[in-house]
Amino acid sequence: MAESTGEQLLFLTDEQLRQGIEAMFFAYRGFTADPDRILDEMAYGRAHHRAIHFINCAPGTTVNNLLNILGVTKQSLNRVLRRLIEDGLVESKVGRMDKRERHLFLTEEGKALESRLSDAQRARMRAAYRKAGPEAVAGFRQVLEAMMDPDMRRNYHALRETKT
Amino acid sequence: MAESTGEQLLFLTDEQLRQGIEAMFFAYRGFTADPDRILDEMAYGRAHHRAIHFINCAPGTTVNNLLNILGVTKQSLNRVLRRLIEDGLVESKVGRMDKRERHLFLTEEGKALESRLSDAQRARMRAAYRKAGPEAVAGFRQVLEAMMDPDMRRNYHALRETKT
DNA sequence: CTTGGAATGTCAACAAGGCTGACTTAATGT
DNA sequence: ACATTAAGTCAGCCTTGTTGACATTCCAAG
Repeated sequence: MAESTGEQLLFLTDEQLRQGIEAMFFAYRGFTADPDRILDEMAYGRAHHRAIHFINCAPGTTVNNLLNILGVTKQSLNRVLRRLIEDGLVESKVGRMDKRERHLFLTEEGKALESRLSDAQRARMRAAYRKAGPEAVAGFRQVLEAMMDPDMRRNYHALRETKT
Repeated sequence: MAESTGEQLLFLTDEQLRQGIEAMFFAYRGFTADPDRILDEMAYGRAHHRAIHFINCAPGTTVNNLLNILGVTKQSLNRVLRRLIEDGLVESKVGRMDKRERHLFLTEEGKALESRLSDAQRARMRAAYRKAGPEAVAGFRQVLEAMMDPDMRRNYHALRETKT
């Protein structure tokens, strides 16, 4: 029913849209601020965080797979991955079926860092959700999803379907 | 009234929060994708976009002011600003009251680029808003605001009050 | 079987854009 | 007169994106 009236009620001035744009900018900064502080301690960056996050939620994923999700070049990811492997946070296993592939897993140490980062980020998200209330949260998710590129939306949904 | 029932109804599992985190990640990518393409054409980056955006919506702002909003060092901003001035997109005028200050303005050419970037970004925002409906938009804005750091929230509100 | 091409991953080098630190210049305020 | 503030500059570092060249592995067509 929200949708049925939606089209008519939605008079969007450029000013309102600009507010949305700025809100997105400042909110994203808040969103990454807590993990960034933790990562700084051990001289990692956001790229390491992203890799750890997605390896954690899809253990055994291949490098190529991760590439598609993260949307960077394989060379860029490789640098990050190499350091995570050297530091013993990530393990890379040669594929049994296809020996060209490497399957990625977090070590215990890797999982520990993932938890620290995740907890920090979730805490802020939880606080924001509580402050805004459940209806706001539903709206938040709807708008975010509508804002994604179709390709990325596919990745986003794929992540929660393929709980292998 | 949403808030009154909010606290009780909000059972947030870690999985739900992780979905929110990922949605934020993918949505932000979509959010910047269109301007990024335009910026690429003329070998500018997001840093230039941010500078142009905030100079446009607070014309005559000082360098120091911009520094606080953007949250970068003056050396970093200066590199970006220098090129925008060289390229004739931004004009820097010595302050009349305080001659130490430089006040920043977009030139006609600067405004033209700002419009292109802004139009692209607004188009996506508008499409997402339409798709999600007005109630969702309200919720979206509430959650984003709750997610900002308090300092940044101040900046965010200051921007729409001081329409000098 | 072999050989050429596709897929996968690695190494090297470069650029953008963050950062720190040291310093200058000019204007202001005390 | 002197300390402070705003702005700019230079040098150098790091992360993280990019391309290009290359090695390895697999598979399929000749």
